[in-house]
Amino acid sequence: MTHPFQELIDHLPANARSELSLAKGEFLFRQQQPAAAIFAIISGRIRLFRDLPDGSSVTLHVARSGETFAEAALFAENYHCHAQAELETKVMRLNSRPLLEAIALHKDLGLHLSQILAAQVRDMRAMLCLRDIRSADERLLAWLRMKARGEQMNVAIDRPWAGISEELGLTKEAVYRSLTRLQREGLIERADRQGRERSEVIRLMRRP
Amino acid sequence: MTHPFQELIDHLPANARSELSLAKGEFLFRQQQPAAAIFAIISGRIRLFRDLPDGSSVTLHVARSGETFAEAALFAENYHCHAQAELETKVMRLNSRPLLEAIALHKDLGLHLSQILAAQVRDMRAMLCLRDIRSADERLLAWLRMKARGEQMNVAIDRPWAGISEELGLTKEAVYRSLTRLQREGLIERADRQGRERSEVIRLMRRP
DNA sequence: CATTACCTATGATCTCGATCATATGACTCA
DNA sequence: TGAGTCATATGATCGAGATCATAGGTAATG
Repeated sequence: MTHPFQELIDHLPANARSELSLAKGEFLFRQQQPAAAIFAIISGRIRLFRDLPDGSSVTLHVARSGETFAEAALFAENYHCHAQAELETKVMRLNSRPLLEAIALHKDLGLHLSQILAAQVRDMRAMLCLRDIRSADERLLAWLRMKARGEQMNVAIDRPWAGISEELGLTKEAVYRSLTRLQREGLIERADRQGRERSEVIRLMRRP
Repeated sequence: MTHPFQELIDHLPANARSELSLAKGEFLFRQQQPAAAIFAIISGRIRLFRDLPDGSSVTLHVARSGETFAEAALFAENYHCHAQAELETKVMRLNSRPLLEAIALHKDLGLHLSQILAAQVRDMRAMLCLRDIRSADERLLAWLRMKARGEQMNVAIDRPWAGISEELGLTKEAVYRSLTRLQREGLIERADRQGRERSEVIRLMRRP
């Protein structure tokens, strides 16, 4: 599944979706425009931000590859923020009209949409909770524990640490240092799967 | 509206909901138990956390007055975490069975649930975005801008700063200091509505 | 009215993570 | 083969925010 809507899309008429390409700096939609669709990012990056009456603006979200955004636009008359590509970006567009019609017709779809959103809420609450942990070591450890799968408590790292650091709200340097500290204290073990796949496996050590 | 489900509840049969009281330390549900309901907090505080195979545990969320939680339980066989009261707590319980039945019957409800969840996703993304701002001054300012209503860019503060600091991921001391700095720099004005209502109004000053 | 509790506010100190700099290995590609 | 890029480190320094301490103001309580 490349993005959360994948399964939903399979149950939609073909006219409900389309693919768009945006140049760097191009706007996907603008604040106040009539809301007509929701989106998922195929590649690239889109910044959502709002202009305020005093002339300033606030960033509301930066959506990256695989993420969805503007879901709330399904229920609004107008977009409440701008969406601007920070890079050359490809997005999947799901038109509100046919989407709502499909949901009205086939009630499972409505529940499925709720399910997708509920999962996002759950995951984001967990990320917010992580950010409440001040210590870099503790925060990284908690993140690893959340990601760990199976009795062995292994975590496969399949992307650069720089991206993970951002997700954690830390710099990459802080994360590298935490990794070496956690390893030195015997809380994790690092296995360089450096062959072929360039992915690393972290094993969490039993010690509460 | 005291909590996000309020409107939803009005459209549900009476048997779908009930109110529970929990003593401090009491568990509302436990990991692995069959998932049978979702919840909204009336008063108090509930911590959601997961036990891991290695004997450790991670906190996934701390739900407070007015918040909902365990929405994903609607779509799961079992609860994936524990829910324990950190204080004496009252919760509203919405049973999954009648809720799902009501949604199947009356499709607007399914959309309404999606709407509630989409709004939460939107708000939480904004909070996560805030946390990416390192400077206390900038973070507080961005928060105020998000909260500001009307051309006047006023923000009514109707609860102690300690709670707001937590939401911002700062200590109350850091927030107090930021407030005085922002005021000294002319970026905000503070009006002590100290009569009766004990609420304060922050006005954001025009200056990008 | 005295006591307590809580919110607001500010000072002093210190720690940890941000920042800047540098190095090394792996991979790409011209 | 060498230049360029990127991910992975690690060292040095600095500052912002955490932490601890203290104090005044207001509201609630008996």
